[in-house]
Amino acid sequence: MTTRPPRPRERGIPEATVARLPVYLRALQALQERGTATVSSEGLAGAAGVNSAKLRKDLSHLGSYGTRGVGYEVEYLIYQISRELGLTQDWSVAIVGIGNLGRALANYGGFGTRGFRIAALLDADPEVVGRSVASLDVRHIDSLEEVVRTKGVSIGVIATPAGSAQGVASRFVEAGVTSILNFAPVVLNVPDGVDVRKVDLSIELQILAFHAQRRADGDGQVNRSGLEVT
Amino acid sequence: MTTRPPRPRERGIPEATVARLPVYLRALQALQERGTATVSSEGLAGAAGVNSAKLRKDLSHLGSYGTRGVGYEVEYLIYQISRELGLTQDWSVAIVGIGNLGRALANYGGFGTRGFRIAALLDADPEVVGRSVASLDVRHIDSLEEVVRTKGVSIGVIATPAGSAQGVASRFVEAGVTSILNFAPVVLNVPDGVDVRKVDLSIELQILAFHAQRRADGDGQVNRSGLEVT
DNA sequence: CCCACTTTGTGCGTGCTTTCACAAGCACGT
DNA sequence: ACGTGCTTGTGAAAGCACGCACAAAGTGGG
Repeated sequence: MTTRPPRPRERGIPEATVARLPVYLRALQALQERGTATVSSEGLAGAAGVNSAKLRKDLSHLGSYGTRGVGYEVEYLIYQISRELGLTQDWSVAIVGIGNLGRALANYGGFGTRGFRIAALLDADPEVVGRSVASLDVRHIDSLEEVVRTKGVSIGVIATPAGSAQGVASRFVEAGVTSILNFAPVVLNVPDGVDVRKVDLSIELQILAFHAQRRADGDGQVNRSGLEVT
Repeated sequence: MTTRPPRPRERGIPEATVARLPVYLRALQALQERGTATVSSEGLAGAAGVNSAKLRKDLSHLGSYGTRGVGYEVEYLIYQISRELGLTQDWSVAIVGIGNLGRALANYGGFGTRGFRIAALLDADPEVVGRSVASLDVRHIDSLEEVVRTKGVSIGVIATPAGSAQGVASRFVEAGVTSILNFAPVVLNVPDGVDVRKVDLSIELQILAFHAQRRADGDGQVNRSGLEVT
């Protein structure tokens, strides 16, 4: 860390773009199932709910995969995005906390897209351990380290109560897991190099409430033009 | 829509700030339970997992609620943020789609923070309709409009399969609901003025996979410094 | 072979976000 | 009263993200 290296820009895909690639991927898969072979940026952007210029710029970060005057070949683009996102390899996922939410996640068939495999379900409650959920035996949390090792878990999902989440996260990290998806309503503390993403129902509701209140407040008769919600 | 009104800047809180306020709120509530009466921006920022300068600027958008040399009074700040987010009033929520996820949401006790009340559960499956989930009778989706009217529903939660989500969203909108939280993996099409937020497990997993792959790729022996994941 | 048409890829201006760095302000001890 | 020490609130700079608008590049018809 001298004065800041010139930023190698190995293959710098902007974070905002990365967050949209899965949306494009899903839209493309829907198109493919409908038998569409080729799609324009305009068409795909519509299906994905974004501006077409933004879509083109996003895709341009992956390479030049379109044909001017024609558009993008659906199948080829699906492959390219999948590869970029790392979906051409298999990711082994462990879910900790088999309560209502954990069960819902375990049963979430297809698990989004192919590429993710649920390797294990873990819980601390003796009442739950040993039960079978989504054709998997729930194992005791004490075997977390062993499970991570033997099943090659690379992504940990935390669906425990808030109080247990940090402990589980630390054990995941200790066991070598560097990607964590956290559903518990707490801020996790992890070392650099570990990637945590958070999914939080109540935060989303609160943001909705904020905008709803805003709309209700200044709602004389003005702003019937829509644009207020960003 | 003339040439763009001078932007009244009624009370312009940046979107990025709004998204963080719920996090601050939760951190503050945790501090309060631990008996802390006062906290510095540094301390609160630590608990919320953000930079202290950012926290101060965020809070400065609400007003000048701190005391220099001391910090912020926990209780007072909780009240101010709650008020800003609209949590001092009650929001009535309806959940559509009482599958695994819907049940998990319905049972999510406390429903995040106070301020949100589950007013109704709806489903299309005759097998599920009539059952009792989280001390509420599941009603048939056909009564959506009536439920919205009689229970004053202002936030709609969609936890249906992808195929049904758009239909439910349209009915919510038609019934006057302008805030929607969507758990189904589709892009919803709604008119201007309706606020949709999306929660999507598989997108989060894919983003994690992308970063994990990135880490694995350029992992010769360089970059042991952590900073690579943004 | 050339022309008209379509659609991509991108340079550029604009506005939002983040971060730094510091003056202003308050509490407290003397 | 006054100085010392800490912490807030905020200009200003740097970095990102978005969307327009257009040149470049390909297709297909004549």
